[in-house]
Amino acid sequence: MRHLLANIKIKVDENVYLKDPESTEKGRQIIQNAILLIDELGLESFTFRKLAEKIGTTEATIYRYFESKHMLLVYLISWYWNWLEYRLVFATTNIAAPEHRLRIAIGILSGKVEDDMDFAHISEVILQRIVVAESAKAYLTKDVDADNKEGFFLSYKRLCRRISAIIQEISPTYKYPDSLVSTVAESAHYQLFFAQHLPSLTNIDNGQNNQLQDFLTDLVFKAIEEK
Amino acid sequence: MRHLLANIKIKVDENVYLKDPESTEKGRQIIQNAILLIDELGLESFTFRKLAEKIGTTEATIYRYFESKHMLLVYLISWYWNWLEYRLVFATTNIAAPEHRLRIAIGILSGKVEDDMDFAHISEVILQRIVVAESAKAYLTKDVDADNKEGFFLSYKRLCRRISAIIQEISPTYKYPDSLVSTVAESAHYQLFFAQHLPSLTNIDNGQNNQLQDFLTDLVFKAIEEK
DNA sequence: TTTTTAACAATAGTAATACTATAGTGTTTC
DNA sequence: GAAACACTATAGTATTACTATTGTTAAAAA
Repeated sequence: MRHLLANIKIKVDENVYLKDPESTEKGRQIIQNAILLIDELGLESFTFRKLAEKIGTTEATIYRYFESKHMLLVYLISWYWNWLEYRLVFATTNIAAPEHRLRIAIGILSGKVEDDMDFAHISEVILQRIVVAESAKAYLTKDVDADNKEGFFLSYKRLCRRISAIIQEISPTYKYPDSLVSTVAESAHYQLFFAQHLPSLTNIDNGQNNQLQDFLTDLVFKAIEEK
Repeated sequence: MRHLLANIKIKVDENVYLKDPESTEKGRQIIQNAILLIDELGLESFTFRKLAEKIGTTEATIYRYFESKHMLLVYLISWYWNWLEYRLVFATTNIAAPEHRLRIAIGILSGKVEDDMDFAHISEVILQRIVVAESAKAYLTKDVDADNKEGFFLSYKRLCRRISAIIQEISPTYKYPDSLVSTVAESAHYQLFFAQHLPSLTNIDNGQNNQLQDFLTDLVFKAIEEK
């Protein structure tokens, strides 16, 4: 599978960046080290200056790629959702049963990362940690509406729509397919976060990867079951 | 009910503040106007300087009550969860059927605010908007573990434990009562947020208050139903 | 009543932050 | 050979979160 992915590039919507970081070596350095540094410091303490220092350049260079720290975060998150969507499409083609496809989708949302599915300069495991801890900050802003109009959240919406469609295939009468999908997607994040940091809020045991998937799968299939 | 509440004070854990804002007029002014200002500007643009200006004082005064902006947010959120817990206990005493109590709990988590249940200087409706939009930022930090050790999240955990206990009463074999409760609590927040700002991610129609409650109630009861 | 204490106001200051501006270097492109 | 471009280097701005100090007032303790 690796050689197949060598020819694949996860594309992020054009108006998220000023200059495509995938198009140059410096750009890829920025992405790669931004992921490492945000994971290490947290979004609040992460600055363009520190990132510039780390890759031996100056803030000005990074600002040529991304308008702001916020947009860099939006970029990383969009990349992540596009990556999940790619994996979902790949894993569900030629599978007839929508129940089976839904199971796969929930597995992907639960954060199962197969290590052979990696891209050169992006550490997917670390990126996932960032998405868990920081993605909510991308939309919990006074600028949501403006950002939404600019299309910054299209990747997320596209993935959710796709999974919602599977649910509607299984259970056309279920009234809340979109809410269910976004609930599962978000739940997956903070259940992982709670398992690590606030364990009394969850029954998911850190490390036992399948518990989260089990919890969410159970939740979804019971919710949409037709009587 | 109002005159009953006149004698009730929602108490926030002592180590969340430096000086109890409920103990002085200035303190109550700080809380009241902080709620208004955070709602208006969003947490990022909200500053102690602006708040001080609004209530005709200086930053120094506010810093005597709260160590930092972060702690003020923690205070507001703790107050909110304590308020929900109070309402939950009040609304479920003397109700025998755990199913009925659980229904009430989900209603409260869904954000049903009865207007007659208000405290003098705290606008619960606005506070709820703040909790929806900003509460995740209180724990999505590099300091979670330290903050958690200090007991900053006890209110939230206490409320969740209480509801989790009801679930266990109904369905002692269900494996994920804590995860289910925190999922519902968090889901309630961003489903409301999505309904307002990213409507394609939800089927909840803004304004139709019962939809959210319906969605969550359906989700929970189906999940814990024993076969 | 005097003394002490506390709450607050007023002012100033610090290091860091997010970002902008500008000038210059080296490499590629027409 | 000139223009365009990517990047570096340096400097600067307004604002931020927060600290420190000093002075005023008003109430509590002696």
